[in-house]
Amino acid sequence: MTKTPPRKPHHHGNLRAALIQSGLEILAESGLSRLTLRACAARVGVSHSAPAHHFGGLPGLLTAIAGRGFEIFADTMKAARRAADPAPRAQVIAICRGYMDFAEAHPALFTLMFNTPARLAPNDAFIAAADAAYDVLAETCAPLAPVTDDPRSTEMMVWSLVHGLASLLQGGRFKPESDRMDMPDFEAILPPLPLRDAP
Amino acid sequence: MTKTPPRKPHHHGNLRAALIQSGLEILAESGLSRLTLRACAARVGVSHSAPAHHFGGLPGLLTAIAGRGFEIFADTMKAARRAADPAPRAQVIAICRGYMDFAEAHPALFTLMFNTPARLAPNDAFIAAADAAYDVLAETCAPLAPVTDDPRSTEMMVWSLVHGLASLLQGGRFKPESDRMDMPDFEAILPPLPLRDAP
DNA sequence: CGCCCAATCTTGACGCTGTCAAGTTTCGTG
DNA sequence: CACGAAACTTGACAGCGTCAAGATTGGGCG
Repeated sequence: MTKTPPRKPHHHGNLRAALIQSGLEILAESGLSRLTLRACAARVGVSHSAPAHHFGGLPGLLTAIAGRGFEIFADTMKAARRAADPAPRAQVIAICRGYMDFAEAHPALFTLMFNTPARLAPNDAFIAAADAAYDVLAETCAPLAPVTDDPRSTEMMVWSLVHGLASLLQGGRFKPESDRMDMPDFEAILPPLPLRDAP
Repeated sequence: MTKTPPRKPHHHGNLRAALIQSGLEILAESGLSRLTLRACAARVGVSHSAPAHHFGGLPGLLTAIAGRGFEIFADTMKAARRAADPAPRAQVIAICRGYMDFAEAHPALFTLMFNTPARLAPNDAFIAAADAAYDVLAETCAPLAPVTDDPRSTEMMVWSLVHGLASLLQGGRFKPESDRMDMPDFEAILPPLPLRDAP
């Protein structure tokens, strides 16, 4: 065992982080279908099987990239919340705005994070990152009264609503038959929800 | 041109439908990752490139299977609606119940239909099937007053909510930290929504 | 100071995939 | 009956993930 655990690896300077970064770039530039072990390796300039060594295989690499995505995701929601009116309801709306912004800005990453569970191999770090993102939403919903008996019902409702809207918009599933329906906004839907300040 | 368009093809009896059926079976048995042109061909007993000839390639086959999925999806929702109380609100709840049931009964197919847009190549038949499924939900929501100025706001809200809930449950994204939270039900969330009969 | 071992990364191979070009079989029609 | 088109097969190719084996590097210990 070395006493300087991941300080200065042998050949490449922190290849692991570089591979995750290259994966995020490939995702943004070319989409999920091009996110491959060999493409990540080539972009960083290492051999085709170096990524598998660090991440155990493709699912491991995708999981690491998705975990980094949840960090960015949580940061996006926090930034939106920070910039908003501090009233509880406005804070929730701001979180949802951040949610939608992230999905729109990083569609392929969003898909990897939420829509490809079979391709991921969740580990402790991934679960921690995903939970941290959920906590941002949950703590923002906390000041609002639950809409049912379940104390978690408000966060579940808000999360389901915003996640479903983001997913369906991204999938292009909303029919553009109506004239002015090109970009429905969650703010047209969220305000009428039965969200109340806790007594 | 033959005058009997798709009646009795040359070698195999309607290979196209057989390939779609085999795809549905593979999806149910082995998941999306095993749904491949060659696996579908082998299950039906034709050569490895017969599917590509009929569907133009993998995206074409996946689109045809997803389109069939939307037909089953619409049927599931209609059956649930038919069996429910005819009051408008109960009808909407029944639709959502059918929605959740479909997602739970056919998780891989549900993922293919909604969560892998990059792997599909929508054509007229696919769009028609997806729109028909949407129409089931839209017409059920019609008797309810819109929650905002937009007449489509109710269906968008209901659809986003139930789709988000189904997706997140399927992805296992809800933290099971709470004790009794193993199977949250949309009925705990939908009733408090501001759905009202139209005046 | 020098060795040694473990971690890092490379090389080469394997089977599987989708795609394509070319050939073969089959059937409807003129 | 023969021709042509449609349906399907055959064979090949590059790219993919994975694995085994080898080369390279660098830090800790004698």
